[in-house]
Amino acid sequence: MTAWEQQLTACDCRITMPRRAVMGALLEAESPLAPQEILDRGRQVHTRLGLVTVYRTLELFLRLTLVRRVHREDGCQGYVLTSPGHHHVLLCRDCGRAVEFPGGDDLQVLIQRVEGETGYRVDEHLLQLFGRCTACQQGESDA
Amino acid sequence: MTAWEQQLTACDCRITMPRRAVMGALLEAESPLAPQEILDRGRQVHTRLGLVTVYRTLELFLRLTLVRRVHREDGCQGYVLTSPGHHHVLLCRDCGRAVEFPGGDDLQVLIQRVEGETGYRVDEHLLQLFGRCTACQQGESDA
DNA sequence: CTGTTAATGAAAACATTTTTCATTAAGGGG
DNA sequence: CCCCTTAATGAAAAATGTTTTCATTAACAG
Ligand SMILES: [Mn+2]
Ligand SMILES: [Mn+2]
Ligand SMILES: [Zn+2]
Ligand SMILES: [Zn+2]
Repeated sequence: MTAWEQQLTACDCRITMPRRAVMGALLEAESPLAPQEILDRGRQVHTRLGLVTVYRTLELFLRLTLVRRVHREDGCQGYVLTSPGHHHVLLCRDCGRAVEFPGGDDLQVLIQRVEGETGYRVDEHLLQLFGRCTACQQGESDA
Repeated sequence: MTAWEQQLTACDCRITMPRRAVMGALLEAESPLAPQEILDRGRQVHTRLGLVTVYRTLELFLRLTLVRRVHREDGCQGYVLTSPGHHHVLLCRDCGRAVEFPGGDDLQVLIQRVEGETGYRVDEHLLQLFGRCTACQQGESDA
């Protein structure tokens, strides 16, 4: 039994074919997937999979922090698997490939400065980096 | 003629009542507004304002960097006015109030580390902080 | 195996965003 | 100051994305 299946069991959730199909799609993805894309890929594993179940499964996976929502300039419909711990996402703007990097207390100095200036108490942050992956840098050195 | 009106003129765009209404709504807002909210408030200035025009105007304002899109956990439908220069948004999770803070090269060390580790070339970032504003901290000290 | 009930999925409702196209009005030229 | 051109607008409809409803299915404890 895999780690995510144990996690489902631990919170009294059932391990179902639709959930396996969604997880399978995410495991094989190299970039964030939208719900519709997860449906398309998931149906290769479980033909009867429905879009509603994809949404519900993503909601569950989000709650268990198995997946993370990825924000793009135009929308936030991308989902990627989460590594355990504090991470952030780095996206290639050309091919969409996403990698995670660990987020330490790199922002602590900044956050404390902002807290002092604004009076706000900061308890959460959203950080995503955008750029070009190695392959896409070579592909279009000047384009 | 205000600064944003000059900017419209400079790019051969017309200064219209609908655009004034949208800008007016954003100027008076203290938190990010969704298109529908902008419509509601804008109609107090220009009764005939339509939702389609709100979307088109936001698109224009985004292109001119007069407004910025605000991302939240569940969606990205919020728009706030942009100050000139490199800024980030800090949102109160209770009342929604948004403030901007200047973004310097606070992330440069982090970005260079990530570039080294991943091989990506980073050229853009999305950073938003979430927390509680002064008022909301006092209102619910323990709640 | 069987029974309980969480989970599913088709359909419909709902919400958001975009397209279409006839009409309006901004603002430059006369 | 008034036309004229055409960018801009907005009602309606289409397209897209998300949530609700509810009868049916299947996970899994016993
Ligand atoms: Mn972090
Ligand atoms: Mn910055
Ligand atoms: Zn790439
Ligand atoms: Zn507040």
